Parts: sequence; structure tokens; C-alpha cells
Amino acid sequence: MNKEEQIMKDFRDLFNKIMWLDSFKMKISLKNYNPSEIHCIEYIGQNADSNVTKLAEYFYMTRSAISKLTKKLIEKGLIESYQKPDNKKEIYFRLTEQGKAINKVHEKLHEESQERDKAVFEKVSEEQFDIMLSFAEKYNRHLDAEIEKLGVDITSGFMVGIWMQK
Amino acid sequence: MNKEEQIMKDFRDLFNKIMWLDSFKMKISLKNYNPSEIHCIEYIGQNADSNVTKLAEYFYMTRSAISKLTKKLIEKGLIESYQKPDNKKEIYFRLTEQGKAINKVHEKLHEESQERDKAVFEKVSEEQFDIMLSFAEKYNRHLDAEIEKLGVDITSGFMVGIWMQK
DNA sequence: AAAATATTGTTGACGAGGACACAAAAAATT
DNA sequence: AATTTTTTGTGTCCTCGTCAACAATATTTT
Repeated sequence: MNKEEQIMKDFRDLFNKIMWLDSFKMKISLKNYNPSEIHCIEYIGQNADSNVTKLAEYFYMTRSAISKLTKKLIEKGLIESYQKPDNKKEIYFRLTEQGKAINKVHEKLHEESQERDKAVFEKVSEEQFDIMLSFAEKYNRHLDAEIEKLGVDITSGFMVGIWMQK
Repeated sequence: MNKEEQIMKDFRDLFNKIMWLDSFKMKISLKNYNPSEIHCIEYIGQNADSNVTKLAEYFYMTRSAISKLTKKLIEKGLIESYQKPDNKKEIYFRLTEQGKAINKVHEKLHEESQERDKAVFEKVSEEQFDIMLSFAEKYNRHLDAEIEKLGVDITSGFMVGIWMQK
């Protein structure tokens, strides 16, 4: 395996493990909610006037999936929908008090994860950070251009399954 | 957002885009097979005496899921199972000729992806490579230790959904 | 202003994969 | 050697997310 492959494999493993650990913790603290629900709540909590389409774009999921997800969150009383007087099509979401409470618990877990991995990041110098950031940004721009070339809407359903939550 | 968060976000985006592009291409060239089937074939092609358990560990999936997947691959005539004379429990897999053909097509796609991203990697110096590799390895070891602490089998079903294919 | 097109959100059918329970075989313990 | 424990693979049920088709509203074109 060459260095390019090695690096991508290592980072993939990294994210798989992080996801595994995060969902492990979440299944203990937030038994009745799955990761998708939690991340959806998180996004709605942070972004005013979230709607199905914005959520779909953010999570690389279909509008269909988000539509069902938000419906469930409404039924569970975690979010509520509202509309604007001048638009009868778009439906926005905001957190209920109960949703905000869940969000707090999740934020706490997030902080714990940061604390857990603090030791690793402390040993990374500014310069090393910048090298990695620069690489990731360049690679991202390159891929954006490649996706652009195809001229396809990324939420129109060319998906594999659950994507990595942002 | 601090640098730690920024770096993780950028790499997550990176992988989401790579997965999206890869599956986009695969849906065109390998219409009748989904990514899981292809990656399963890839693994079996590269690893002698693959079985359900090894595949599950490699792909962070449950044995149950792999069992169904391999069954389907057998039905499609892409792999075949065999056993060893001294073991009546373990069931191994190997590619059929048809499976090998599919694998070839996939390898070609993989090379095309490498070619696509070549320009990005060419601009990375040896030193920069090593910095990123070192970071990923340290972080991986850290997470391995954290997972170890929990004392849970990673294939025993504490999953989120589809994990990133290795 | 009317017609064509695009956007937004929803539904039902479907498929992939996890949860859980189980049987059979192998390995470890006694 | 007999019993217990672990490993391996499978089957059933359930959830989640895509796909495809659709209605309703908004936007653009003519």
C-alpha cells in the first residue's frame, strides 16, 4: 500500500471508530433517540428557519428521509413546525423545550468526546495543523470541482446509505 | 469553530464526497451490484479463506448482515463457498469466474479514482505525508485504547448504519 | 396574464442492515 | 471423557433511508 492509500485508510478507520464510540455513548445516554434524530435536532437548534430541503443538503440525505425523520420528531414532541405568512409552501422547524433539553444532553456528550481526544490534539503543533487543514481544503476543492463536472444535485438520491453525520 | 473541529469537519466532508463520487461511478458501470456487494467481492478476491466473521470485522458490520450478503452473492453466482476437511463449522468463500470479472471492473474504477485525485497528492511533500500519517496513527491508537476500555466486541452490533467501506 | 418549469414536501413500496434468538460445532475447563 | 463456554453462521422481525411518483406552491418564460 502506498502512502496515499495508507493515509486515506487511516483516516477512514479513524472516523469509523469515532462514529462507533459516539453512537455507543449515545445509546447509553440517549436511549430513545437514534443518531439521525439527535443530529437533526442539533442542526435545527443551531440554524434558524431549517426546513426539509436544507436538512437534506446538509446531511447528504434525501428529502424523503428527512421528511419522515422530522415527522417523527414532531410526533415525539421534540420539534415543531411553522410557516411564514408570505410563503405557503415552505415549512420550517424549531426546537420545543423538550427538544432543547435533548440538545443539551447531546452537547454535553460532544464535550466529553472532545475531552476524551484532547490528549491527541495537544501534541499537534500549529504548523502540523495547518498542513493537514491545507491538504483537506485543497482536496475538498478538487472534489467539489469533480462533483460540479457531473452536474448532478447531490441530494437527488445518488446515495449509498447512511452518510457520515457532519 | 476551532482547528480541531475544523480539521475533523474537513476530513468528514472529504470522505462524504469521495463516497458520493465513487458510488456515482459505480452505479453507472456496475448497475446491478451495490457498493456492499462490490466491496465484499473485493475483499474475498484479496483474502484467501474469507468467512462471514472476518468480513464482518473488516467492514464493521454484523455477522448477520454479512451472512445475508454472501448468500445473495452466491445466488448471483459471484462467489462460492467451501469448507475444509477438518472443520465442519467454518465456511469460506472464493470468487467465481464471474466474480473475478466484476472485480476487474471495480479495480479499473478504483484506478480511475486514483488518477482523478492524483493532482492533489502530487503536491504533498514526503514530510507533509508523514505528519498526517503520524497524526492518524496516533489518533487511531488512542481510539483503539478507548474502545478497548469498553470491553465490547465491535462486531456485536453497536452500529449506526452503513459504515464507511474500507 | 397564462403557461411551462422548478421547488418543496409527502407517501408507499422496497431493500439493506441491525437486534435478537437460535443451533451446531469447536475450544476450553473440569 | 464430560461438561461448560466460545465461536460461527443463520433466520425472523424491525427500523431507517432510498426510489419513484405525486400534489401543491412558487418561479420563470412566453
